[in-house]
Amino acid sequence: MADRPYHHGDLRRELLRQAAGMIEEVGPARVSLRELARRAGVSHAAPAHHFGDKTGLLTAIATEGFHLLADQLTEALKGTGDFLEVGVAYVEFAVTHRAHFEVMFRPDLYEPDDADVRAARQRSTTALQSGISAASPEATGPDARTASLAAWSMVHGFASLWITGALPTSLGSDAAAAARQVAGVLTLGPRGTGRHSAQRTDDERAAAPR
Amino acid sequence: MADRPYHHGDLRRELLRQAAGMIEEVGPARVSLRELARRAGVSHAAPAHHFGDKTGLLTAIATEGFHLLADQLTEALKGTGDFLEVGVAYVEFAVTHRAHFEVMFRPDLYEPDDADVRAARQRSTTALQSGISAASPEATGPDARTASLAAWSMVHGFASLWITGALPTSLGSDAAAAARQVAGVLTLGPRGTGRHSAQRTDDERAAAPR
DNA sequence: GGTCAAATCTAGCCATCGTCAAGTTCTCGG
DNA sequence: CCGAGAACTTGACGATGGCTAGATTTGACC
Repeated sequence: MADRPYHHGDLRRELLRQAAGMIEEVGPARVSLRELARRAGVSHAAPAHHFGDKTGLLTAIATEGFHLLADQLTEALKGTGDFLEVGVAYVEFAVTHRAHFEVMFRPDLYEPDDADVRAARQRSTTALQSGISAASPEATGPDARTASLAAWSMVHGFASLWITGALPTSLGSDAAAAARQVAGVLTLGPRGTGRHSAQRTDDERAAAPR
Repeated sequence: MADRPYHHGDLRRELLRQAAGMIEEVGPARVSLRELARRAGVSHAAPAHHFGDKTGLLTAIATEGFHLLADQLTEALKGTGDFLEVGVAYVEFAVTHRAHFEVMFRPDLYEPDDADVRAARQRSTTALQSGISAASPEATGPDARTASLAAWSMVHGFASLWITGALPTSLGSDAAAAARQVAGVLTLGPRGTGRHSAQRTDDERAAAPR
């Protein structure tokens, strides 16, 4: 078993990588530190050294996830300034980082009051909210808050349903395109800046980037 | 241990009840047949007799959940004919039957191709869809489908976020009222029949039934 | 070149769980 | 009233997993 050098170099990162893959396969609850160690090719006690216990591992994953989400959202906002694209980025994140996404919104599995995870979560919520307020700058106060929650609910719901496979297969396999189409139904603000309903249903998906 | 009679009467129903409570406490993945038996006051092998294994138990819960959801949706549709209330009913179901809801949308935990659960799921999806098409009867074809998915995504997302405690506490504790407010942002169809945005934010919540 | 702390391993304890096999008690149709 | 089968129990086995303790290696720094 001395193929690998004693010091892995960056075992922590490798463990997080393997854990993500494992979660995608068997779900966040069925991860075991021993199996994780097996996959990483280290002893069964090594993970505990880095994360303490299973809760610690999932807390680390959630933290990483919130940071990744925040990055992706702010980048989408910078690029287009359009809320729609921020929503699409949300869905895209959920699909490409399914493991993280699943953990992030299951606070019973990790330590939601951990300082790091709190900060990371804060980052992503402000990113999302600024994306929404950019879409309807006129709206303020409770009106804006409600619109914000509606938009968040929609993209979050779409992402969840997509991941669990609950959506009809007729939507195709491109989650981002489908999300763009569905989220376009939502018109934000007194005069919606989002696109109206769906004149352009199928050609839009065909013309969608990627 | 001979307090209870040998035959429980309707142990299967009782086990489902206890399982729901257990899931609400520890999550669907951490349920154990033994602990379930303990709570029901029966021997540790009794649950296996009824459900075979854990997958069987969760399949039964999912089936029950889809039936309950279908009932609740059709009743809401009958009562008001308004889509908004169907959406609110969706959220209300998720909150009052959190355990069922959590299982239903985690198909990796049960047997999603089971005949019973398929039929039950079919019931609830048609109920939801007929509620949405009732809101915008003019829309047909892909337009209607997109609107339907948007509405579903929104109420599903709101319910999920509410359940996981991700939503701001300022929303209060009445999920149905909050859902009614948020879902009102979504205007369906070419001329939305849903209420517009949120003029009435706080007074609506105060005046909301229940 | 020696020392020290962090990183990793080996070994083992204990709890829990799923499942099987075989026994016991109830119910109900004939 | 009786026999068959369903409903439940008891007991035990093997697997898995979390966690701890103590040894061992390694890189870094003086």
